[in-house]
Amino acid sequence: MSGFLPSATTPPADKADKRAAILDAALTLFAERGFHGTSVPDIAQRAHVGAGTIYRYFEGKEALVNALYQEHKAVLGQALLAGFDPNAPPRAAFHHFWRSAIVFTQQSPRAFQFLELHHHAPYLDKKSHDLEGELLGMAHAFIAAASARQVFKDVPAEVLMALVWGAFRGLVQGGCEGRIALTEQIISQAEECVWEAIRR
Amino acid sequence: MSGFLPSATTPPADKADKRAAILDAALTLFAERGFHGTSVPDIAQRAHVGAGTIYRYFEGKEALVNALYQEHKAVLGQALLAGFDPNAPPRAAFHHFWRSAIVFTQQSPRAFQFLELHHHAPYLDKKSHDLEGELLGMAHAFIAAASARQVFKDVPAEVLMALVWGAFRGLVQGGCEGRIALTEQIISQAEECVWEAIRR
Amino acid sequence: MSGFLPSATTPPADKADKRAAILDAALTLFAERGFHGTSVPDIAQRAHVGAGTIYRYFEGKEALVNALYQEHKAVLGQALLAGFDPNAPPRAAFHHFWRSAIVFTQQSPRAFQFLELHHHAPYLDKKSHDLEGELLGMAHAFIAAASARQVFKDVPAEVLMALVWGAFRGLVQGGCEGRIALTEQIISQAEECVWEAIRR
Amino acid sequence: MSGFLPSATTPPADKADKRAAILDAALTLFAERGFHGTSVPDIAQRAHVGAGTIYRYFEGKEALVNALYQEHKAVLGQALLAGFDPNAPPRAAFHHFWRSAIVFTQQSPRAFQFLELHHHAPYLDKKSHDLEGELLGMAHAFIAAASARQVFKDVPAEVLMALVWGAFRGLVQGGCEGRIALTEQIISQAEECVWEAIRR
DNA sequence: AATGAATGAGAGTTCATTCAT
DNA sequence: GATGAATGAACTCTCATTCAT
Repeated sequence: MSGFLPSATTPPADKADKRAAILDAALTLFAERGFHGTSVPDIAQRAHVGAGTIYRYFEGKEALVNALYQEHKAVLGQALLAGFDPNAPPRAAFHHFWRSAIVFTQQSPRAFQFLELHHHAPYLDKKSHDLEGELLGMAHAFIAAASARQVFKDVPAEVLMALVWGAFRGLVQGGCEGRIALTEQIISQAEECVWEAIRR
Repeated sequence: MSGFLPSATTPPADKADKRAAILDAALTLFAERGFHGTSVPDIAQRAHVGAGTIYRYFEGKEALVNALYQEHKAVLGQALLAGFDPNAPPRAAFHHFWRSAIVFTQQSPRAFQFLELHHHAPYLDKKSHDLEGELLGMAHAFIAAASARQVFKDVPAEVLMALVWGAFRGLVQGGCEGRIALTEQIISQAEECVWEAIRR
Repeated sequence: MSGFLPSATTPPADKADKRAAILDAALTLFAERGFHGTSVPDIAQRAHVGAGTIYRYFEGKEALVNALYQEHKAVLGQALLAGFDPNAPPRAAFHHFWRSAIVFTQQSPRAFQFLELHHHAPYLDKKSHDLEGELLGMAHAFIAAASARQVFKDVPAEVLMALVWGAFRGLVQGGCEGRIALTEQIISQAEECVWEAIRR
Repeated sequence: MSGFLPSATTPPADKADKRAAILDAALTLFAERGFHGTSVPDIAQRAHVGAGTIYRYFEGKEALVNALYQEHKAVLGQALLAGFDPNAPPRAAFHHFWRSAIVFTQQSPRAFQFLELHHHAPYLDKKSHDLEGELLGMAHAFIAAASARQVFKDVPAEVLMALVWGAFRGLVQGGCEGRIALTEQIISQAEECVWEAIRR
């Protein structure tokens, strides 16, 4: 019976597909042109759906950008946390962090650009902003713990975090813009540089 | 007596004032909301001029954002170059760079945010993009020269630049967002961190 | 039963209707007030559509005026050519031209006013200008052929054309403005007048 | 005394000059681009005066176009009337009219184009419209008188006027647009053509 | 008297959102 | 459920007019 009703089996996949297509198109366009530089019809066209369809899956343009932000921020959080061992030696923990972050940017370069471009945007809702703080909080806890063991320079954790993440961002954006070839060797060298920036 | 008459000096100042008011309002709004997130009437209102007045001073919104970009990029270039001695010891030269950059961000925090937000934007014209490359080129030349003397780690100059400028940006944005108190001590500590990242 | 359902035929008609309503409103307003004297919101209001709707059917105001020009110029050309026999006696051919032109102006008085008002306008594109030349060329060919048979006065074809079309225009505009009642008799009398102007 | 005060002698000339310069610039631009296609700053620039100066001489753009219309319509009326002898033989009177009209268009081609372009425009005031009627009335009176003597075809005077003036306009506009070379011979030939159109 | 900088209303146009199909 | 035509608010920009100089 169901064999003759494609609507019985495809809708779930279809529905998820459509939502995913919209999110994917929006991710690319928001990352490239920013929120205000991207129109909803542009997103619809790239996602191969009608403009009105977007409003079946998201309340509006702002809901869409928040959904993207929360989804990819969570993925980034997972990526950095997965396999992270707070009791590992600090250098090893740092290596793990560095590699995880690199893997994320290589698997989802658009997501990385998107997240970096949309920090503190006024159209992000509370949940998005809270997610931001969560990641920072975890990083802070790790550094504070390690600092207690006098692993890092005697510098506030926030400062170390800002320097590390800023340097990482600079490296990856240099890669995206083609100024830097992100070879294995360069990634390792950069890791060592940043480690020396923070280690005591 | 007449020497104190404001009317003697105001008329020329008036015109410059209006242009400056427009640029100032635009700088703030572009830095806060981005190019597409800022409307010309928004700028006019903040500058206390009529919307049409902006078009007496700038050909359009794009010309305005380019004027801002070129002006502040040039100021940043001057700030980094002024008093820079390529023959000074590398550590001293780095110190000079670090302090100059900090002074710029403290004197013109909005200009710094504006410049960082508008890299590679498609509405920037050739002159704006060229200015970009100029600064990078000078930094590259300095690093390459110092590398020859084996001052820095054996890492491509582009990578060092990306790490240093990224870390600097992270620090300053942490300051702007209130996560970091940019005290004299912290600025010095961060400088030392970044120096250790790159020095051999 | 269902054959009478308007919904079965309306949807396609609806779209054509909207385009036609826009063209019709624009024709009236352009003919009355000229291109620059007519605003897009004016057209939208008269066509009972939203202002933005016009841009779904035409690229812009210039595309709209060109579409009108080309459409009605073509209709005029068809009207003058349909049933025209270049081998008919010249007086009969002239009669056919005169009647065809009158029929056109009576069926589409606004189109006639519109076409006469927009000759050589700088916002008309190449295609519109080319259509112009086409009609003139055909008229020229006819007069030149008849002249060879010494039917017309020994006067350049361009001059005869200008006199005939000018007189025709004067008559029709007198009718439109209410100074002349365009009765059957007057149309015939005028035809005879103009014929005597050109015949040898 | 006055020799040292240029302001004592030039102002009247100056004032008249400025008004004339404004009218002249406006005539050209209105004739070329129409009323709505011409901006006041454009007129000011072409007249080499400040935009505000126009408002010292005319109440606004509409007053300016009406002043132009009335001035040149009056000149045209004078030109057609000067030396006109209602008791002259009709053919001679027609010749006089034809030549006078040609002289006017050759002395003030822009004025002719301007007048023809602005008939019945909604921004023309009552006085302008009345002037229009005046000229027509005089022409009508002449034709009616001649018709009584069975000089012209038995066709309403309005129709003859429309044909004659329309043909004349066609000829002159053909000349302006370069399609016709308005030589002495062609002007005479055209005159004869039009005469044959109306004479019994 | 003459200027042109300043203005805001309104132009052409885009776009987030709705809704009939 | 999906669509895209339709919409009007809001965008960038122009211009008739005013007014301080």
